[in-house]
Amino acid sequence: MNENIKVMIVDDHDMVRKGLTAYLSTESEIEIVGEASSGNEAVRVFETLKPEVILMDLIMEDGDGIDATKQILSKDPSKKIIILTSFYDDEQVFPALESGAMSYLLKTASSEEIIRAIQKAHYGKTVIDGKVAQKLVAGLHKHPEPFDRLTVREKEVLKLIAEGKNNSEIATTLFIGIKTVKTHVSSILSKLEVADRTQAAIYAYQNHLFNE
Amino acid sequence: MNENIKVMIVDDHDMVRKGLTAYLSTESEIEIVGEASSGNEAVRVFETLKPEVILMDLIMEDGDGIDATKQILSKDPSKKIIILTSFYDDEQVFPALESGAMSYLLKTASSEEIIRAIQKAHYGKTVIDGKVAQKLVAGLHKHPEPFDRLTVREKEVLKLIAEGKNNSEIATTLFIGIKTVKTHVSSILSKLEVADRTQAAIYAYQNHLFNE
DNA sequence: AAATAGCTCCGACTTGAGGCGGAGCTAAAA
DNA sequence: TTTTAGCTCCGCCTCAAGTCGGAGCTATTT
Repeated sequence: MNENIKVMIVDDHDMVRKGLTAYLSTESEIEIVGEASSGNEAVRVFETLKPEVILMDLIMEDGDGIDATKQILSKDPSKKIIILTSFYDDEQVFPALESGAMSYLLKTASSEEIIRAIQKAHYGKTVIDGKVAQKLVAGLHKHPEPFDRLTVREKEVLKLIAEGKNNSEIATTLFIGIKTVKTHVSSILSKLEVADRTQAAIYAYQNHLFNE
Repeated sequence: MNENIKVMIVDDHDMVRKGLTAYLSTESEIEIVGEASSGNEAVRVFETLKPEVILMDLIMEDGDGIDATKQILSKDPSKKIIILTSFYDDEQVFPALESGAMSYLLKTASSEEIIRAIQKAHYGKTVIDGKVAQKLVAGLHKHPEPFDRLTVREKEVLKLIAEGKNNSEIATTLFIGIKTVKTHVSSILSKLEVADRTQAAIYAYQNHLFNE
């Protein structure tokens, strides 16, 4: 494989694209065929630019990187997409890799690391940043979420508890009786292994169950 | 003022520093005298590099930008520090400007915007990104934090409520009587204008009162 | 000296929260 | 067909939660 590797950069920070270009221009094997400043723009232009490898940021104003990755791969599964982002939350890493991305790097990476990741991606090999990998295995070791043991109805009730509603308000919201609400609440408390509705609400917030 | 403006770049992303350097090298008036990859490093080296303007990222592994800004300005208040970050949360903007930073830009800014901000900073003029400014005025319009009306003791009690403790647990934790706890709780509820301890705990989480 | 604010505590009272046990209904699984 | 799981509802019970009004103490302010 002596040809150039065609690379496309997707990032909403102009200076990051500039910096990456400076990084990669030192490597004769790599050719930057284009840039995009948002996920949606990337989806629009990648078929024209025909890159083999795509460096993709995650958080962007107009169409995030995960969405863009899914859409691009659904149109052309042969594309190798490398996530290149600033963060390594569980919330970010899992969906990103599920979306079909080949590698996951952090923006603190050196130019050598990025170049190597591009080369490996070209051959179909995955590169995961060390810190991200740690989070990944930590995430797998995590307790089999007691939240998932809740029924649909119980999750609805928990959501309303986390909004600060009392039992009668929940009852009128869900068009059911107060007694039924109490049944659900009791079930929720025992499944989450908490003592009262306040601790249930706290549980919901600490586990970011209902956004924020 | 025909001399060069001496600029220092503080960012933990190598590629961002590269990109910024590429940005600013087009402008003959600006001279980059050094870089730092963390807040603590910036504090250590700025006296040697003698920059006039410092471009400062906020979130960094080893010493965040707000801390670094405070420390640098306490040693030399004449430095002009421009915050250059990806986000514009209320939680970020206020402490950043309180720390004494002169300007607040987003990383989506163009090279012209950054160059202009550096020039203005040099003359002591502030530049705030439009989106950030919006958040700012929205923040000022916000209710004059009812949380601040709580007494020290009440804040302690609220913290324990947000940890899921009941009244008797709070009593033993603070070495006071249950009746006293109830008094504090009632006072907290009326000051925060919420109905019960669950809503108080939710209030604490939504306003990020006790980290996370 | 007097007023104010904060922390402490008390008794009495009302009510919502939650546990326990039981039950009917429906839909899916064994 | 029988069993199981989920949603619904009931009564009874206990107790924590929260309100109201009152009070003593200290430190600061006026």
